[in-house]
Amino acid sequence: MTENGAARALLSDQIRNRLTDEIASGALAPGSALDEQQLAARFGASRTPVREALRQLAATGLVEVRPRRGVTVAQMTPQRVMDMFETMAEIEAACVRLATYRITPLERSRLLDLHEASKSLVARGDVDAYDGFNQDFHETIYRATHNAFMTELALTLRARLHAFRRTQLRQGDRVVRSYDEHDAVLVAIAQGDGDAAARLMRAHMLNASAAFGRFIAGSALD
Amino acid sequence: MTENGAARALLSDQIRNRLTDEIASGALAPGSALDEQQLAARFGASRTPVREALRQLAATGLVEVRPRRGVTVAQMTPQRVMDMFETMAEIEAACVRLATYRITPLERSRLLDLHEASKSLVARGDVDAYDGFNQDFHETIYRATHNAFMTELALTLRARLHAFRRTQLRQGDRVVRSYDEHDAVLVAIAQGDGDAAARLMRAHMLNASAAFGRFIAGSALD
DNA sequence: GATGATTTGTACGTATGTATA
DNA sequence: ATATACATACGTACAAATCAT
Repeated sequence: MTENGAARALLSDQIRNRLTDEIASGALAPGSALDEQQLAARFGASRTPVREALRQLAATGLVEVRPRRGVTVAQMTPQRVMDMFETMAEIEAACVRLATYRITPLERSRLLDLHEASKSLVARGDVDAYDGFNQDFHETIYRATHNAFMTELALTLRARLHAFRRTQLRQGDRVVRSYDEHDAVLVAIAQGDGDAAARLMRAHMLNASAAFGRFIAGSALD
Repeated sequence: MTENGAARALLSDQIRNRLTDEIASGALAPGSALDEQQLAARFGASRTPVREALRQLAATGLVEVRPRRGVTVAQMTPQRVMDMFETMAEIEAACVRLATYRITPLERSRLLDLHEASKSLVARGDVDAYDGFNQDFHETIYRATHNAFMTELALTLRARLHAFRRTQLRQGDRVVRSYDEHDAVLVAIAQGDGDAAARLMRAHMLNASAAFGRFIAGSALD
């Protein structure tokens, strides 16, 4: 569940989504030029929807537009990615703190169910399935803030970091530790200790970030 | 200092900026339709740059695009504005916590200078000038996080809330209390107590939010 | 430093889809 | 329910600027 219920079918949106995926997956390398005509040809469309897609991507920071000099994929230096992870950690911490004070019994029940269900996936070592539950787990917490704006902000940022998180879960026993950290957060929520929940969540996210950092340390980036 | 040093002169950017101002100032009421042709005529341009400007605004959430049904100014319900203020408060809190641990002597010196300078403005009751220093004060803290992404996020959100903050500073003795709250935050920073600084900053921002809430309670909105 | 090629920025026409009578 | 009106979405053409020779 992203944002709008009704189905949309705009070419510019389709192109935007495909470009987002390609940038996030690294298929389009940072710094590489995005030629409007080439893209139009590749997507079998005209330049107009391509331009609109690029403008939308620029607004979310995925590409950089230099007037009359073309569009390039934004430079995602390791430093910048780490900055984004840290920011995400802070926002997650803020979310869980608010959620602790505002979560409804129904939402809490759903959160516990998700956590319980993910247990077996950890045992099985099913990283992909765990990633799905992990996504739901965090989104449920965002919504429990009962702050629609904060929820949207967290979802947007999480989407932007998605490509980098994928690699991270496969580092060592990260899945098992992730589960344990979720558990600790849930205990703090149950005790109504928002500050503790925030602290634990921040640590949880920074651990994920560190796992990513170890990954890029001896790898492609930088 | 916003973002790019080189001069830009794209029609779509000019139009976007003007529309942003008009929406923020309320000249364009929430929910009102934005007709491409009308806007094009008004700005003396064609529909193309207008469309691009609208797409950029949609990406930042200022307008809502419903495919083939036109563009409308996003509904800024009082609830949504309050949600944005709360989110801003959390981000400011996160910033000042990080800044406490990372601020350089030079940055700290600048922060103290700004605070000291604003003292006389408070005494004089010069709200507009104080607002300027206030802006610098907060921006200096953002930058002291030494997290470029978080700094951009905070600046963007602050810009979006700017229109609503203006009214807030004129409520009662808000300026005096704002100064005192800044003072408390600085003491916490000086003591290296990031958590306390965050708590105080959150309270500071929520006070501003509450001032706004009192304003709209018996007023135009809602 | 000037000139040509390429690419972006802008304008406008047409068709499709939505809303209204 | 059908048709009409209207605004948007997309395509294409032209203008202007950048960069390569």
